[in-house]
Amino acid sequence: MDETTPPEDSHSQITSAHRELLDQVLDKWSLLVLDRLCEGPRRFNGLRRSIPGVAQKSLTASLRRLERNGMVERVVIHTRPVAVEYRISALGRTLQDLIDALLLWTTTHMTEVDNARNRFDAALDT
Amino acid sequence: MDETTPPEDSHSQITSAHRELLDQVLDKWSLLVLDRLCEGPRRFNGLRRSIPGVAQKSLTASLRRLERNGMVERVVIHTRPVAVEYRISALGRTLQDLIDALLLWTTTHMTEVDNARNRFDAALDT
DNA sequence: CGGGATCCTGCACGATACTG
DNA sequence: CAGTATCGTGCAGGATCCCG
Repeated sequence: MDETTPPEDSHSQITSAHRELLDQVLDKWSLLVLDRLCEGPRRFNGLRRSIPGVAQKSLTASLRRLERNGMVERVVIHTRPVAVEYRISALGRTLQDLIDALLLWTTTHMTEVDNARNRFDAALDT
Repeated sequence: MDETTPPEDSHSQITSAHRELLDQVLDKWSLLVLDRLCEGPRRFNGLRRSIPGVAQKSLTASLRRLERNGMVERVVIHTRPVAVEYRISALGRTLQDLIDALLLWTTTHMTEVDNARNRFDAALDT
């Protein structure tokens, strides 16, 4: 068993389909959208304002994709003008802990990463 | 407290820097690379073969970025021809559980997501 | 208010060829 | 073996305008 044929333990087969799914859920904005929606239902522009830097088009795309994947629900409220509420679904909730853990990880290890970056960049001048 | 000024609980401020960090670590290939390296040290081409579909250029870029962020270590072994071994760092290990959980989540909820997708797509024909 | 339609640009990523 | 260099392309994602 050389190193070109690695041991295939439980989840080593995870590649195409699983990666594609993660791409849909953990893409540039989706993770932040889900995080916001975990706090409670939000409407489009409120959501938009709570995520600085997101373009309207990108947010729309992100929401559509999350809706398609069953992570969020889109509720249209027929007032004038129309209101649309987005809320996280049960399936979406199953990701909440992971998202929290992920975001927590960034805050916890941000400085270590910064140090590593500085070391790496400094080593290039050698 | 209207919905335009959301409650800012503990991690609501996570945006630019944190999102950028997650982008570097959870990008298209990095997550899979880290997953493979958690199983043990790997060499370039072995790693490549264990991740179907990755282009050599992309793998190089991914490894460089992970190295810069202190997630993996690059060890050059001066033989003929050269061998280069990649191994996960201590900092990288702190992500292992999250990665496992993430990959596990995809396997667990893949069918639910598929159902949601079918429902969504079917609703478009209405 | 909540988007859809367009235009535009960068860069992420793949393919191919070459090197110490 | 482990890359670097170069080229080509799609498409993600921003900016802008418009509509029910």
